[in-house]
Amino acid sequence: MVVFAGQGDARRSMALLWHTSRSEEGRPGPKPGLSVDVIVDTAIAVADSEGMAALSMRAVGERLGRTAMALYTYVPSKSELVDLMYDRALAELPTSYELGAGWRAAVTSWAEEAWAFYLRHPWVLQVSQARPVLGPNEYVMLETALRILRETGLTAGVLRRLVGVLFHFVRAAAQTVTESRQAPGATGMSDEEWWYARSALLEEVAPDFAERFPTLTWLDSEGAYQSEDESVPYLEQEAKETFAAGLAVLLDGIEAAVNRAGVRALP
Amino acid sequence: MVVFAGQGDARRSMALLWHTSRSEEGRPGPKPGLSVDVIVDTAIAVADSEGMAALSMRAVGERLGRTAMALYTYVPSKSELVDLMYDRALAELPTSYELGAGWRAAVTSWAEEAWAFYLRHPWVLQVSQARPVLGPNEYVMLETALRILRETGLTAGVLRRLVGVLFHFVRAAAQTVTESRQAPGATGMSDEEWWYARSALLEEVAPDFAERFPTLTWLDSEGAYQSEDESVPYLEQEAKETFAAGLAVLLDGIEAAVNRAGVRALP
DNA sequence: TAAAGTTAGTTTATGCCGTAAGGAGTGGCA
DNA sequence: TGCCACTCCTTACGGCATAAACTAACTTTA
Repeated sequence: MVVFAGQGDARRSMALLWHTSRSEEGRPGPKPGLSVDVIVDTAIAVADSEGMAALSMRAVGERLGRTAMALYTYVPSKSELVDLMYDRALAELPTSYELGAGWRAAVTSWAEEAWAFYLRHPWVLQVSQARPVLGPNEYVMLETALRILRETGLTAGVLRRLVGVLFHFVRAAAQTVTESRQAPGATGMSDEEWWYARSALLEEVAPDFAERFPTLTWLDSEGAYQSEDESVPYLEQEAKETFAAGLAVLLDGIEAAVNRAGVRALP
Repeated sequence: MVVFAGQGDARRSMALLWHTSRSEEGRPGPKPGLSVDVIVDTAIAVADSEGMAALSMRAVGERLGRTAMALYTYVPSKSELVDLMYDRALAELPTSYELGAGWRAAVTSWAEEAWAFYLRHPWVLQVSQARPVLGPNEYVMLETALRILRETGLTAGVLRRLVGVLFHFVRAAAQTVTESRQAPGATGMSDEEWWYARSALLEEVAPDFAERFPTLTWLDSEGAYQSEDESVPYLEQEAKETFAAGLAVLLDGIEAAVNRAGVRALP
């Protein structure tokens, strides 16, 4: 059940995100033993190590030697906490890139950095995307990407779309890795074992596979599904290559747009 | 908590997905009042109308006049049920496209069809992607896309990646719409109202926005965030344009690859 | 025809979850 | 000193997936 903050709560959550809380000095009552910061950090630690599914108020409280309810003094609800985690995590992304080697190289670095970030914090991908969080670091990320892309000289309208596409692409590509990671891991099977067991079952259950899926069968026969590097888990390798190839295609597309614009701008 | 089926269960779930269950004729015990099919259909109906968050075994059972536990006779677990829902829903996608007008037109139709499908069944986007489900209709979808892309004449290795990129792209683009849809809706606010309230708060909380985010501010001043069609909710319009623009960029990139390959193939 | 065995569906219970409500103790300020 | 804002706790509620044990329906075997 997704719960959205009401009007009055919106002000509070923005204040939390942008760290513009009141002075907090000389207030009555016991000194706070916790803080929003340590709670957010602890929650991130839980999500990093146990996964988003294991992130509960109880779990976070426990790591801090408190009950779940103690957290509600600092954070209005779990979904607010997740928003705070999201924005805090984004802070670790680089905020500037070398533009000397051209926008293409810079976009590539940016995308790879974002990709690595998502693999480090898989739970970030499970934070709902629309309903933008509007935290400072989300804006920083956007600003960083835009600064690079502006080098293409494309118009503002086009740039706006390109940023969206790039974000989508990196997120989606990373998502397939992080999800595939936990799947075989849970049963103690390697990717290869899992895949082998499944394809055996596939033959059992669909003996007419080749006739039903001729193009897929052709692709397979061409060796397209053979991994080159056996040392890396199959699915992860697969996803990484899809990421690199896809990024190249996207950049080619952007380049085409740049060239068109450039031609039009000539005498 | 994501739970993955063990070895023995894998066979059962594949049998359920591919409809290769035993004859079921003349068995002892009371006649089954339900079936896997009606359960899956009902679950899809629940997810379509109430959203994935409201999909519980109780909710499905209730619609069928049964308890939650009754479903466990037909379906091993909730996650299996979700897999079945996913594969069944995919069945409504078209399975062939006119190739006469070239691959570019066909890919565009395919992507738009997939896009519309995701908007019809937003919950599909919340089904975990990696750990491929390996249901028949997932293969059909893959086969369909590959058949179109094969027209480009690109090699099998390249095609494999392109399919992945396209799937990623469409999914991610659709995801932002479906998520943005429910966000303001829950509080009875329109997109515009929500956005207006939030940007007022933004100024309050970050008065130095223009200095901190110059490129974003530039983009905004260029009018890039002005929606052309006021009749459609802002965020949705936004996402749709990003989708169309992104697809065009992707296709341009593919075209570039095709041209390169074609040039190389000349005498 | 009666007993045995299998199956559909129920009830009950366990252990999670987010969080509402209310109470106990803390410590700055009047 | 007393007030009161404040932190943190205990308790409780209603939800979830699903394990376990049971009842009742039905087919097969003796």
